[in-house]
Amino acid sequence: MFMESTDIRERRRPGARKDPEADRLILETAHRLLRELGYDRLTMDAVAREAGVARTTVYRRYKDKADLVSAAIDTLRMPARRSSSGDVRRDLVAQLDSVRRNYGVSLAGTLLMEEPYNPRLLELFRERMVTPQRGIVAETIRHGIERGEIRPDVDVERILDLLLGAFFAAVFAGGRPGPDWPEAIIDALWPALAARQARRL
Amino acid sequence: MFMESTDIRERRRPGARKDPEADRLILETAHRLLRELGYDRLTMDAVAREAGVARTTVYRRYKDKADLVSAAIDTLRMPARRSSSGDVRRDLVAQLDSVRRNYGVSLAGTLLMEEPYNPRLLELFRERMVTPQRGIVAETIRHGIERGEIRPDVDVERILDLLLGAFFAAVFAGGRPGPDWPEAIIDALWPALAARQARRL
DNA sequence: TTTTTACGCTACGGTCTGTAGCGCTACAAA
DNA sequence: TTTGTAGCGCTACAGACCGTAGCGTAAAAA
Repeated sequence: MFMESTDIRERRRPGARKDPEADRLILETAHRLLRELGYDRLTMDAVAREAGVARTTVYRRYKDKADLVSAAIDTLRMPARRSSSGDVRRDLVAQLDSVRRNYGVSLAGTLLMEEPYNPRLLELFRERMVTPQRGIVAETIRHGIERGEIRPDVDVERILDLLLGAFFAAVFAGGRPGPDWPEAIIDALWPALAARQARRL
Repeated sequence: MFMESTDIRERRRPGARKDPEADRLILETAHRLLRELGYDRLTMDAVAREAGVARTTVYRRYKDKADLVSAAIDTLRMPARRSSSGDVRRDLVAQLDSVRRNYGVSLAGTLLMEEPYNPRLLELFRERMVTPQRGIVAETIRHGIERGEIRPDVDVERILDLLLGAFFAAVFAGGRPGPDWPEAIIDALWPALAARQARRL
C-alpha cells in the first residue's frame, strides 16, 4: 500500500490565503495609474494607497516596480476593432482616429525610455499593444488589396510605419492633433495606396 | 546736476566672479548626459561630479533641474544639412537616414513625458530640434515642387508627419531600424509625392 | 581694510525604492 | 486542540535623488 500523504495533487499549504480582493485592487490600480502617469511617475506608494492596502502587501505579490508594471501591461488589451465598413479608406481613417483619441503617449514613451534598463516592459507592450495594433491595420490593407481598392504591391510594414508613426510626429510637432487630422493623413498618403490613380477634384 | 552714481552702465559688483570654466563644464556635461540618458535619468549629482564641481555650484547657476536642462536644450542645434544633390528623392532618403542614425529617442521621449509638468522643456526642444528638422525636409519638398519632381498639391505638413513619424513607429515596433529602412520608406511613400505617375518595374 | 560674492563642504528634510522585522490573524496539519 | 505556516498592516531602515541652508575660505571690488 502507498501512503496517501505523497499524493500528487498539490496539498494546500497551511497559513492564510492572499486576499483575492487585494490582488484585484492592486492590479486595477496599477493599470489605471500606468495609463495616467506612465512608468516613471507611477509610485508603489500611490498604488498601495489608492488600492487601500499596505505598501508591503504590494511587494508580497510583485518583487519590484518593474514586476508590477509587467503584470499591469499584461492586462492591456487592444480592442479588436474589426472595422469592415466596406470602404477601406474609411476604415483606415477610423483606425487612425482611434489611435489619435486613445493612444497613451505617457505610457508608450516611458516604456521606450525604460528599454535599456527593463527591456521586458517594452517587449510586453509590443506584444499586447503594438503588434495587435499593426495587425488590425495590416488586415484592413490586405482586405483592400483583395478587393482591388489598394495596389497589390504595397510594402505593408512600411505603410504601417508611415501611418501609425504619423501620430507621434504630430504630437511632437504640436500636441495631440485634432479630429480632422486622420482624414488629412489618409488623403496625403492615399496615392501611395490606391490601386487606380484617381484624379484629384 | 545729476549724480554720477546713477550711471546707466552697470557698475561691476564686488566679490568673486563665477568661474567661466565651471560654466562651460557644467553646461557641456549636462548636454552630454541629457543626450545619453534623457531627462529623468540625468541627475544633478552626476552633472556636478562629472563636471568636477560641487553640487551647490550647479545650483548657484540654475535654480533647479528643469532650469539646467532648459539651458542644455538651448545649446542643441540641428545641423542644417542643406542637401541639394539635385535629386529630391535621394535628398529625402538622406534626411530620413540622418534621423535614423542620430535621433535621440531617450531625450525626445522623456521631454514628451515631462510636458504636463515642465511644458517649457518640450517647447524649447520643438524650437531647437523639431521645427528646424521639419523645416529642412519641407524645404526639400518645396524645392522638388518647383522643379516639377513633386506634385504641387501635396499637404506638406502631413507629409512631414508621415515621413518623420515613421521612424518612431519603426522604433516602437522593433527597435532602431536598419540602413535599408529609409529607402524603403521613401519607396512606399513615393507615389504620394511623385508628380508623374511612374509605372513600377 | 571692509564688504560682497563664489566655492567646496556638510547637513538637512522630503520623496521614492526595496528590505526586514514586529504583532496579529487566518488556515491547515498533526 | 495544538502547532506551524503564511498573509496583513505597521514601523523602521538604507540608499538614491532633489532642493535648501549655513559654514569657512578665497577672490574681487569699494
